[in-house]
Amino acid sequence: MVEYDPHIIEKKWQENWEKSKIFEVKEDLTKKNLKYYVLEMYPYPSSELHMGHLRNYSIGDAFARYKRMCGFNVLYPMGYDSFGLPAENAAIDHGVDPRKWTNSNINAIQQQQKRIGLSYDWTRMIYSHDPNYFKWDQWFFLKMFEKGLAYRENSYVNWCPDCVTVLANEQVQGGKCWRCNTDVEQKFLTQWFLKIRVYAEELLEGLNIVDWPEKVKLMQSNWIGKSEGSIIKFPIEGEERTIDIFTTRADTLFGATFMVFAPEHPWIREWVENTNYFKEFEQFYAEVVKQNKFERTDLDIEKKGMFIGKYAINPINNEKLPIYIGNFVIYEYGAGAVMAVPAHDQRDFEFAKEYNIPIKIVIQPYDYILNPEKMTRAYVSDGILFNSGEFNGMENRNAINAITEKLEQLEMGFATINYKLRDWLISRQRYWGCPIPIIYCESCGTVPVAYEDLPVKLPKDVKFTGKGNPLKTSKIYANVNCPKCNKPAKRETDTMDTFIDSSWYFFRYCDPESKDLPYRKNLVDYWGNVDQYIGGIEHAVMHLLYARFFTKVARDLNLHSLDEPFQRLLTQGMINKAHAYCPMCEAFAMKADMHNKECKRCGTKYILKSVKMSKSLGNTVDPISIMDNYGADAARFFILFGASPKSGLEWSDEGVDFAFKFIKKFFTLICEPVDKIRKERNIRDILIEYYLNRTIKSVTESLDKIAIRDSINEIIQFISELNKYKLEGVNKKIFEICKEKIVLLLHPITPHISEEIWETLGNQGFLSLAPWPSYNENVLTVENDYKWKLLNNTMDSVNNILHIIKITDIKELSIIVAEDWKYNLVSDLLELVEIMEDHKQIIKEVMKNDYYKKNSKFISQIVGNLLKNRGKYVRSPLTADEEYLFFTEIKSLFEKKYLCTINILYERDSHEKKAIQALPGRPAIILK
RNA sequence: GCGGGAAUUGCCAAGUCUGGUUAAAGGCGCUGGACUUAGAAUCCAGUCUCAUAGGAGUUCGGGAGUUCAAAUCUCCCUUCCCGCACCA
Repeated sequence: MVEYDPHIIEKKWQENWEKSKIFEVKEDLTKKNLKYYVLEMYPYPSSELHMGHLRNYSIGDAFARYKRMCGFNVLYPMGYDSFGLPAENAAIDHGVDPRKWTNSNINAIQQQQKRIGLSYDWTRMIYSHDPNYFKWDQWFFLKMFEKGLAYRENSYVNWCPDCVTVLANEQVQGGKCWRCNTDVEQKFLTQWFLKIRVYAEELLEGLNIVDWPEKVKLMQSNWIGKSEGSIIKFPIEGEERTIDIFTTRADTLFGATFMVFAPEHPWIREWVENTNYFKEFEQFYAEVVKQNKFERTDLDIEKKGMFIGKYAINPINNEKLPIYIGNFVIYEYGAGAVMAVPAHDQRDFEFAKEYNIPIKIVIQPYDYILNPEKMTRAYVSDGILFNSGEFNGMENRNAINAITEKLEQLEMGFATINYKLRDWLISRQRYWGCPIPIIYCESCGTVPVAYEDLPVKLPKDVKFTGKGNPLKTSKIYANVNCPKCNKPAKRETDTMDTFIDSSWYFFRYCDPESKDLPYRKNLVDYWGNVDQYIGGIEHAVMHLLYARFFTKVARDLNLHSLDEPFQRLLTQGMINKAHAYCPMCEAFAMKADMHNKECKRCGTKYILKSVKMSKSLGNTVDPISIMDNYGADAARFFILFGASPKSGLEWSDEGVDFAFKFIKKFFTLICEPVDKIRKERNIRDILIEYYLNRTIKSVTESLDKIAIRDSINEIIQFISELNKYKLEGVNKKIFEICKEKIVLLLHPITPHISEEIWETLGNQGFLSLAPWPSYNENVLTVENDYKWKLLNNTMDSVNNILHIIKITDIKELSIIVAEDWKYNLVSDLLELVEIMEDHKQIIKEVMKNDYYKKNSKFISQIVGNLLKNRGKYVRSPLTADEEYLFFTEIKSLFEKKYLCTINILYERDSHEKKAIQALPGRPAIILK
């Protein structure tokens, strides 16, 4: 007997696969509809594989293998998002070369990935810091610059003091840096932006054509933040210019009683200079800029403001509106100013109360009258217009359009659409990223690097001090000659956001060696778009939005014909593990305290609570050590069986144990010879064949939905049945078929052991390339299904009775099949119940049949039960004789199991009182 | 505040769309038994309550309803998780 040794088997097959290059794919333009692109999100090459990776790749690989077996030409590549801060921080902290550091990490992670047995086409491997790759980042940038999609602007931007660089809006989450969780500050800087806003509408529309989780679509749609409203022009008293503000509530225009500007608005300083307000303004301004944008917009923060002595004019009624500045108005949003309607907006209401500004009601509720003196909060619901001139009496919803139209006539406003989405800030003040290919010349201005001079490479003569952008320390990098006039000029020293790298990498995989263009159109049009994308939810609005934007820009550059990059998206869940938790402090124990029994602070006993695996808590499990102990197949099996891909996975050591045992058991089942082999084919063979086909069907259906856990569940149950079947003695041919099919079914989950068994079974060629099993619909009959259940139910019943009567030693088991007339009865009753509901009426009807009369008591009982629960009664597909025959066929199973004499009888041949209980599909059972 | 998701028998978790075959799959854990010197492994049985004949009772966060029939449909409530947040 061969022992299952995962290490030998796994190494063997990983080498065989590599040697035979079986996962390397070529586009096959004749099989356009049979291509399938499976992709996991571009990973950052940290040196150590963690559980999240293992999960991500196991899901992707299982699915890719499944699709390959189904006959698809599967593109399944891997590469590394290798630019980014960790390398640079390592350079700062330990003086290592970021390039070397990153390369060695890639090497390390790749070795670890290979141990999992992933079926990647490694010939397509790419990485971001490869000049042949980032050259095309720069190429894209220049194309966008030409089209006016890349521009440079001064503005307040998000600054992470820990990462020492600016961040895009998407990368600030709850006021903190998405990477390091540091509070983000505001800085006024000149930076490069990409005009993602141009595509706002299309980015929103495109969500309708992708198969993504609703949650992710919703998050993107909220982020894009489309709102329909109006631009209203408020003239400034004593000036020509107007302040053009956006509002969704044009219906409340008559209720505006003041305006609020952001303190940073440039007009404010003009207005207050040389006035009495100046001193107070300076003070206020200084205070406000100290707060960051997130503090300012925090709901709990006090709304502060001041009047600045200036007025705007309400264009609809020419009323004078005092202009205030307020900390809660953000300069970058809209016009940096708002019209304030205290009666119908809570924020404005509070501000007006604070500064004694009049409150004017312009919408009255349907069922009562508002009194401005007594209002304690703003009325924000719908109602009828009031105090609004010619619009009085109108429903406020309709008034939005009516008032906007009026403004259009007055040329003081128009309907418009506003998006919350901001342009993408891509400048980063860091070294380890893709250089922005721009040169600043005193006479020629902003000059793009020529295409033939790409790539602009990173210089090596830099110092990593941890202060300022290292690129500025290079003597050769920044000082260049202007490409236009050849005079000395300065190179842009910022690099690009690394999210640029991941915005088009999935196209590069289709043509990783492309020389003249980022990728060739026919190849991307063949492979694209990604059919199944798998990754974490954390990129719902960062990478996934940027990549969609790039896809549309590239399409408009005629690089491909695709509108959306990722057709189907799976966001995998987190991996959690129980960890010490203090219910009093509502906090998890830190790494150092995790082995204590009680909370250090309050002395409360720790309880165990599930939490995301993290290094800081110290509840991580190293996937490599799991693979060392149990092998990659067991690790994969556990991680795929532990939870459905999209839900959180609770790590448990017992779970891995189970996976390992299961695989060993499976190995034994297939490889150990059978004791008893039959030539003839009996009912047991028919049933196992039925169950096999049922299993193939449901596993296939589950895998199509990437319900991998469900498919494994089905496999486990089948293998348990197959084990029983093997012990009972098998029909050789049927057993061979079962073994072959189950190995095929298990292959996407545990590829190594299944390849090994496939070979042991004497098959030629790789299981990895074998066709997915089909199932025989003809075997999946109602009759077989019924028999399968009848067998199992009967055995359950016997067990049940045994359990109750507590007899350990039975001598005789009688299975008594119901009389023929009972089969007719159930079928008659089921018909009757359709047309009448009354117990008496039904009995009366049934008793018309003389034969039934003899058994009136029994029938009355049955009718009662049946009326109580119709669904429990089904018309049997078998006749009494067929059922009798079935039991005689499976008689030996009962003999083996209960080791006693088995009698199969018809009801009429039994003298037992209980025989009357026999029903179709539910024989009477008597134990002695 | 707005929006989304969830709550199932010790734990994890199916089932909910399409009501009935559901006291509710499967796994873990636990209990008993077989095997064994013992343990491990393996196998069998049990695991809501009661029950010496397959029964009965009470269950799927709580409450109300629809139905012959509800974990599943409708309404209300509670709790938890997540996203956005003075969005003009």
